[in-house]
Amino acid sequence: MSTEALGKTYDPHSIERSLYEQWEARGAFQPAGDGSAFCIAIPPPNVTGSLHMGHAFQDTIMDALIRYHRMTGRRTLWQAGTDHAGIATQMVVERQLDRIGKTRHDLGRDAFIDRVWQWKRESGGTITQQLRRMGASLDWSRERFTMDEDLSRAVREVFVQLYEEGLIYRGKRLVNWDPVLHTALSDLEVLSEEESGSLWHLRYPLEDGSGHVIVATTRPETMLGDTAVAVHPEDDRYRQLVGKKIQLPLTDRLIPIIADDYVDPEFGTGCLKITPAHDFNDHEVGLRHKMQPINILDPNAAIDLPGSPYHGLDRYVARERIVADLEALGLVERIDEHTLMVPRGDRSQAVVEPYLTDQWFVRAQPLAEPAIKAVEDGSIRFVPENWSRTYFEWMRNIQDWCISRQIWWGHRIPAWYDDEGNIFVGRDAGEAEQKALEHHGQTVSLHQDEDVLDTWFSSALWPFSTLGWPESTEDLRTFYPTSVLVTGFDIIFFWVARMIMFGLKFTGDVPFHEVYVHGLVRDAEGQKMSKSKGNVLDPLDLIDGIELQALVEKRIAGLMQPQMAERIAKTTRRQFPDGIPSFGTDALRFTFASLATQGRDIRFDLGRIEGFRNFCNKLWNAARFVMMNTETLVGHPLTDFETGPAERWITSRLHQVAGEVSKSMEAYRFDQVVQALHAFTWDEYCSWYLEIAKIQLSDPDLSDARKDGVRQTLVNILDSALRLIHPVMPFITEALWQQLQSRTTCPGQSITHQAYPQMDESRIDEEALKDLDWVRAVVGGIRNIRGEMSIEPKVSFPVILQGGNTQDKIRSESFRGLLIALAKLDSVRHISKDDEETEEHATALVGDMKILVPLGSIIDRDAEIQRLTREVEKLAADLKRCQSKLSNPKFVDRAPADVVEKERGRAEQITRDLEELKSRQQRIARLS
RNA sequence: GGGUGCUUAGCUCAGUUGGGAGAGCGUCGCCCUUACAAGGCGAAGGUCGCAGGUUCGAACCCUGCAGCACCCA
Repeated sequence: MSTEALGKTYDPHSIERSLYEQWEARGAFQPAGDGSAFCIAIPPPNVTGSLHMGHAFQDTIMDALIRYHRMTGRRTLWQAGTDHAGIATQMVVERQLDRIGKTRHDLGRDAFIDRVWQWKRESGGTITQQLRRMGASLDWSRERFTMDEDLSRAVREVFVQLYEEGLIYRGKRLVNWDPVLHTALSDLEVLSEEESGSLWHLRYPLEDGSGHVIVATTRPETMLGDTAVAVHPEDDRYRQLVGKKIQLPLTDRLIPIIADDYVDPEFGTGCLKITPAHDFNDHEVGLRHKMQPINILDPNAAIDLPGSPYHGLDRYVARERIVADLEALGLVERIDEHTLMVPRGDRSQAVVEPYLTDQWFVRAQPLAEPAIKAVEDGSIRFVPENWSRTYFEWMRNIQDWCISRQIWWGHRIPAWYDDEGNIFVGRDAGEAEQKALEHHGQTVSLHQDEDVLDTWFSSALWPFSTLGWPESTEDLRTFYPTSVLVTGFDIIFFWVARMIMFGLKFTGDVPFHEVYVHGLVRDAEGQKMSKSKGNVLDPLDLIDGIELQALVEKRIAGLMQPQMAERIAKTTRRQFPDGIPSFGTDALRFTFASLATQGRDIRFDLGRIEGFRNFCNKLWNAARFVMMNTETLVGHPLTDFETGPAERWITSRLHQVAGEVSKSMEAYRFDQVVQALHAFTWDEYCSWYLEIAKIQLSDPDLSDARKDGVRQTLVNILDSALRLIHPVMPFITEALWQQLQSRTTCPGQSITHQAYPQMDESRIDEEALKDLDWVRAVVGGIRNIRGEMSIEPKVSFPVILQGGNTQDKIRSESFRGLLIALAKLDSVRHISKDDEETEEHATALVGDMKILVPLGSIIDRDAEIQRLTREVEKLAADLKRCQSKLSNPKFVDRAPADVVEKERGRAEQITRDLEELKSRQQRIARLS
């Protein structure tokens, strides 16, 4: 590509894909060099998933860190991979089967699993392709999948070890049962939301016929499984009833009235029916009172009481029938409307039932103790620090983890049973058979547990299983513990805590040193993005753009509640009347980085991304300008060249900015990184240095050597800026860097492995910084007058600089050419403080020096008076604040001397400026 | 009920040990200036949620209140 190949407008599509292909083909993302290791394991996305805004945000942060550390010379690995998403994936394939009228049971376990693998081969790569579009520099050559054989081996190893240490057990427990998916769920997979329902007040007759008690319940059908009625021990209304029996309606059972302080006397009637088999709290009460739970449901959540008239009825049908029957018996006191928390499975959306089944559990508490300690003693640090509290809170109240799932897709539990129900756990069938042989003294037939493990079980091993554990591999020794985990707060419990527990247990070390917790991506109104609300944005649509019609169709397709379609279409048309334009990956990434402030949820605003797309265009065109003006350097860049103050200024600023950026990067303050780079590139390099360079290059009095210095400085600063920006905007910086390279002394084919610019104190020239600050202040003063007076840009005029110190005088001389060109002047001359001016002027102040712009014909006197009045008012207000402080003796006495001194200095300067401007104002007023 | 946050310009957000309130977008004015109109130059805009307290001094520290969000039960 030649310079001419750079189009006038930045076009992300023409560069992004091919650059990524180049990188991947060259192995640019594989660990290289002999620096210290830096490693991030990607939170493995579901293999069924597709990229959403949360991924895009998170991946931007990880990639920025990875690219930054790669450029600082570290041996960098971003471990790629996906997880098998047990329930979600199984549902996808079952839906496919459903379309041809089959169920997984028609196929049988092995054929079904083959079919899932086939699906994975064909469609499982969606998200990994999308990650490439984001520019994510993951090492795909080491891509892993949680169901890979070596990762599965790690899962079995962990299971066996935990079992042998008594940290995994099997038991009949009340679990969250999904009656649609027919599996147990962990607490975390159940989401409770408020829904409206009823509170039924039922009369339960006393056995002795002396009356009744009224119990309030939200689930009347569970009465069939009641084993007691409980009241609060201190509740005077019922105290005398404790110990009496109740004739449980619709059954032939007698149940006791018991006292338990779990009962809230304020709620309902203060009488609580106890159903230990179908309620977690009741279960606890049942245990305390040594009651036998009575299960009344089957796995479909239908009544399972052979012989009962309700047998076989679905729970909700049974509810209606039971309420009707109770009403017929006159046992329904009343029915209140009531809002209650309804637990639903996060995959099936079915109302989850507390259900007594045999499940496998991890005993969490012994594992949690060292995991808590690791965070307490700083071995693991949360960023922002606050999240450690959430972590501690959960870890200190941790419950045993139900790890078995009654599905087929996943790691099958490595436990085998003989006909007597003895359990033999082994790494494979052979090991289990051996154990069975030892136990029985003879070979017996065994069958493996039908269940599979929770997907999070294998995810908990991710940071070390992907690196080869349980083998002690080179990778494991090099990259473990990994450097940082980047994740959302929503999976601190699901994943982060469990990785820490298992990491410590099985590797003896933490899985990562730091945990960067980011917020949730919300829509412009601050709403959570969700398919059902129809407010999701697809990151790829922001990158590629999408027509309104296509966007509307996408949002209303496959809605759970089709009646929402019209409203969603309407809002979408209002919010995006022209669809979404294409912004490109770099602009999207820059936007995410700019919003990545400490632990806050972020609202995604199209205005932001548009602004950053414009920034890309700015950078693109600055590079075009530089290349057009530096053809002479192609092939022989200069290592040694003459510089002027402007060159030394921009170089100083570059080094200062490089220092800020590195500091912010290390502190995970991506918003500050972006802010510093945006301001430097646009406001300093483009707005000032490029303009100054133009002037210098066309100055017939400037030596060729100096002009070469200007050219090489243009190139070098751009080169450094591109490298500084690269971690956040990989594509545009690579494209431009490759174009620029022939003008630099940088070896290599790609920006990905160039050195990240480091601050070099010796390159910061304080004199040059002051010089250019002076130039910018003077030009600013003149431009302010020009703008405020509405003088057209093409009109030029002479300017007089008056007074000030020796420096002001010298600078007026040495920067005359720059001032004339930058402020579009006819001439500049400096006169001493006492020299009389010959005509009236508009005035601005720079320090103690006056800038005088002749009023002449170009300036309206009234306008100047108004302008000065505004300035004077502003200064007067400042002065008042200053003086009130200084006139307070307590301030002068007690504030630190330097603060007082600073305040005095300010007051003096403002006073001088104020007097000057006032007298100017009066002079002009007299004239008119 | 317990916990964690948030409230700063019209909008989205910064504000680093307490010491002159910032950015981007939007708005207004002037300009098609040979890198860029996805641009240039200039400007306006804030009782820092409310009320107390600590302090010479509070957006920042403390207390209370209001509103909003999330997590746990």
